[in-house]
Order: sequence, then C-alpha cells, then structure tokens
Amino acid sequence: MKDDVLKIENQLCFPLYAASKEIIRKYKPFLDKYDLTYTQYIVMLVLWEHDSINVKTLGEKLFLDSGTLTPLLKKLETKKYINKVKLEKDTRNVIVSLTKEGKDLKSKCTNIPLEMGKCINLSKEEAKVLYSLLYKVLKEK
Amino acid sequence: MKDDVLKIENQLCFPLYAASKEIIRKYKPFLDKYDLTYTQYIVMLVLWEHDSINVKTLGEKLFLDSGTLTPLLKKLETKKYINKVKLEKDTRNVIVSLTKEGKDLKSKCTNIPLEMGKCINLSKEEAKVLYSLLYKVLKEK
DNA sequence: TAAAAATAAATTGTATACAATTTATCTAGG
DNA sequence: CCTAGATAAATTGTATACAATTTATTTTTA
Repeated sequence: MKDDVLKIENQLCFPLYAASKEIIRKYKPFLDKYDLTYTQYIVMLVLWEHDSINVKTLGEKLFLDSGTLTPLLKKLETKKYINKVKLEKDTRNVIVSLTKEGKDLKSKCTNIPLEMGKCINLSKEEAKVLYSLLYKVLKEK
Repeated sequence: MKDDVLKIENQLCFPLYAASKEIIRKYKPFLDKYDLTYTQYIVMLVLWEHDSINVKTLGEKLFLDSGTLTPLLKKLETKKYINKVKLEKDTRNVIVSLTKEGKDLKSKCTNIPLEMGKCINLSKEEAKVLYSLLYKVLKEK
C-alpha cells in the first residue's frame, strides 16, 4: 500500500526543484542583456539594497557559501559591477560594494520583476500564498 | 515608489530557489547511506516506477538534458545501480534499466519521504497547497 | 601575554546544470 | 534508392553549489 510513497509525483521536493530551475531559466533572456547569470543577479539585488556588505553576510542572505561566492564575486569584479576591499579593522572581512556601473544597472533592471511576473502562470493571490509557504519552509532552520 | 520591486524579499523566485536548495541539502544524510546525490536519487525514483526508459523520456520527466544525464548515468552505472543498452530498433536511443542492486535499493529508500516530511515545517494541508501551486508553475509550459 | 580557539575567505574536489555543438543514426521525399 | 532533414546522445564550455580543508587574522583564555 505504501508502495507509492516513492513515486516522483508524490514528492514535494521535486516540483520545488524543477520549478526553481524552470523559472531561473526564464530569467536568462532578461539577464543576458546585462551579462548576468541568475546567481549574479541576486547578488546585485542585495547590493542594490545595501550598497556595501561583507561576504559572510551576503552569503547568509542568499544561502550561499564562500565556495560559491568567491569565484562569482571575481566575475562581477571583472564585469566592473563591484569592488572588493578588505575591512581595515578586521582584514578577515572582505567588503563588497557597487561601482558606478553597478549602481547604474539598477534602474535598467526595474522592469525584470514585472516581465518575470508575466511569465509565471499564477494569480497575485496564488503568488502570495506560494511566497509565504516557501518562506515558512525557509524559516524553520 | 516602485523602487522596492528589486528588493530581494519581494522576489518570488528567490525563496523558490533557496527553499529548493535547502530541502535538497536535507536529503544528503539519508542519501549518503546509499552513495546517491539528490539528482541521482530522482533518476532512481523514475526507474523504480518504469524499470526501463530511454534517456530522452527520462530527461523530459526530470527537466534535465543529456548534458546533465549522460555523466550522471555513467556514475549510476559505475555504482552498479543501472545498465545502459542501445535500442536495437533505433540505436540512437539509449535504454536505461535497473540492475538487481538498483531494484533492491527501492525498499531501503521507502523511509526517506517520511523522514524528509518530518524535516519540512509544513502541515499536510500546507504541503498540498504548495505542491499544487508548484505544479501550476510547471504546467504552464 | 602567548597559545588556543574562533572566525572569514579562499581553495580544493566533486557533482550538477544547461546552452551550443557534434556525432551517429534514422526517416522521408524526390 | 539516396540524400536532406530530423532526432537522440554525447561532448564541450561555462557557471554554479557545497562539503571539507587551508590560510590569514582576530579574539579568548589560561
């Protein structure tokens, strides 16, 4: 009777995994314009809010570790969107901040959430419910 | 006024992306026992249902392409969980099937969905709502 | 205050992901 | 029947992810 617990359509994680990838794939045409990947884009989102932040805090906000962020930040530096400097008071900390180009990019990206909204087949209410359920999943840790 | 559309907490995609990764990370201790990654596990889920399937169909079910599946299937073959043979009628098709070990693994994994259920901080009803919203996102394509 | 513990990034190693291309094979139309 | 187009995997190249370790620095404590 419990044979179907392993059916893929009975897993909650699978549609989560698949939907996440599918939506990220839909970002691509919008982000390609600015030579950004999705992960680079969410780093920029955080920087547009904070302007300057250390790698650890950035990682906590995005659920990413230095193994992912170190090379990614190097790429954003090469693209001239960010700068990296060591904190004088404690040189273990690397502070990431926006260049002028990085700041200027923000206004060009304001249409992306709207465009993406059109790509997602959910009503405003459904999106809200989905949003809070996902945060409930995330908050438990 | 529309300045906050780019705030990370106003994005729907971000919690989707983060929750997906967090849940997959929670699978790790359960899957490590059988030397499986999450992606290898979902391939096994499909094979436990179908026993034999070609790479293309497998990819369609899992939203994965041959670039991901080819090396992954090689690893599952090395672990002796699957076999790969070319379809005689049309040798472009590679048919993946379970070995005895691969079949036997199924019964050992039946506890995983239950254990994972305990790790996710949602009621049965919430999980159901989340599930259908995610499939709604996926179905639109 | 000097060694031990803690902390933050960076590095290393393994495993995805996926776009784009290539290779091998098959199918259909002339 | 024979070639142009279609199809399925495999390959190539780039970019994450993340566990585990290492390096450099700072803080704690005996």
